[in-house]
Amino acid sequence: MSDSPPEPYDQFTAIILQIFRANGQMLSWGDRFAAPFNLTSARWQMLGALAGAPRALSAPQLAVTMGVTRQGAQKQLDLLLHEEMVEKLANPYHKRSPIYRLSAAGKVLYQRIEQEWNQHASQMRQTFSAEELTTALHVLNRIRELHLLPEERDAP
Amino acid sequence: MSDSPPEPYDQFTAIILQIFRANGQMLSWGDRFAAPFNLTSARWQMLGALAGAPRALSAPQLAVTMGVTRQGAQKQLDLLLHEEMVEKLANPYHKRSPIYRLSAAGKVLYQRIEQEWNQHASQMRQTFSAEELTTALHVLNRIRELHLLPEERDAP
DNA sequence: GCCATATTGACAACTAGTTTACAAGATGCC
DNA sequence: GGCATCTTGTAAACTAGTTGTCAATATGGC
Repeated sequence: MSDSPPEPYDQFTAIILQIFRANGQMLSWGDRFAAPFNLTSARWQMLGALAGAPRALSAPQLAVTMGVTRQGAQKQLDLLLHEEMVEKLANPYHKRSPIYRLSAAGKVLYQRIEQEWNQHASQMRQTFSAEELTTALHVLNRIRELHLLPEERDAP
Repeated sequence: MSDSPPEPYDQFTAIILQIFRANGQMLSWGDRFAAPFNLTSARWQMLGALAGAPRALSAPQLAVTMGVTRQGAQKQLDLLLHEEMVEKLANPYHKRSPIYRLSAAGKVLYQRIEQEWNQHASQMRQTFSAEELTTALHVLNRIRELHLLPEERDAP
């Protein structure tokens, strides 16, 4: 709405701008979606990282899998710890660095929101053809790879 | 890297996650790209909104075109004012609400970064077919429309 | 085993954005 | 013209993330 660009943007630039807009939209939508579960988009994402981990992980390990800094991951972990959705365990391999996993309550909560999300996702999926989804996924992934910072680039 | 999801995500969920990742990547990349111009991604975006406006606009008007709150837009305007990239003018139609436009220095700066971006964009564009770009753009736009919040939804 | 180097936790300051609140100005309706 | 309502500027508190710093702890080469 109100986006009549003065010069016609090239398609690549248009996609980048749409990524920014879609990101903002999905975060706002996600905050609403997660609110009845007493979650925000950020805490939901951390729950997902914990739920998807094959074993309890340290804060820096979780940060890497989520693509954020260890300090950022730690903040969300501390919030979830305080709400007892996550438990902190001694790390047998590292005295200073505890490992984290979902608590029983955290598992229940994540399953509930995950189930509701899956219902939504399967509705959304029907809006698109498989080819469209595959192409969009490829383009997004390629754009990300093409914009890795020098220090992130070793096995792109 | 290290993204072997335990359960195979459906393609729709995968796209949403890729949008988050691509967004973060483009913001980091954009901060690097804009740094030699003494800009950040956020101030660059505001320069773009000012450059694209048909006339000087008030802070709330700029906020609407950028999809942020008026307070958020005001913060970036204040920073750009302080660096004299933007000028504040009296609004003939509204005594309390000044209007903003690029200063001469701001125009020069924006042209410089815009030119360098266009060079980059035309390189990137060659990585994809026109069909891929069109499809990706369509999917992103449709995802955004499908996730408008109730109060944003009147003429989707 | 020692020591240089890398990781980690804790904390502070910062960017970018949001929500909430309030007072001052505009606007529209009657 | 007066008055209720909306818009705007300004400020503070908050979310979510970043960078930078420091001391403590691991780790690896020798």
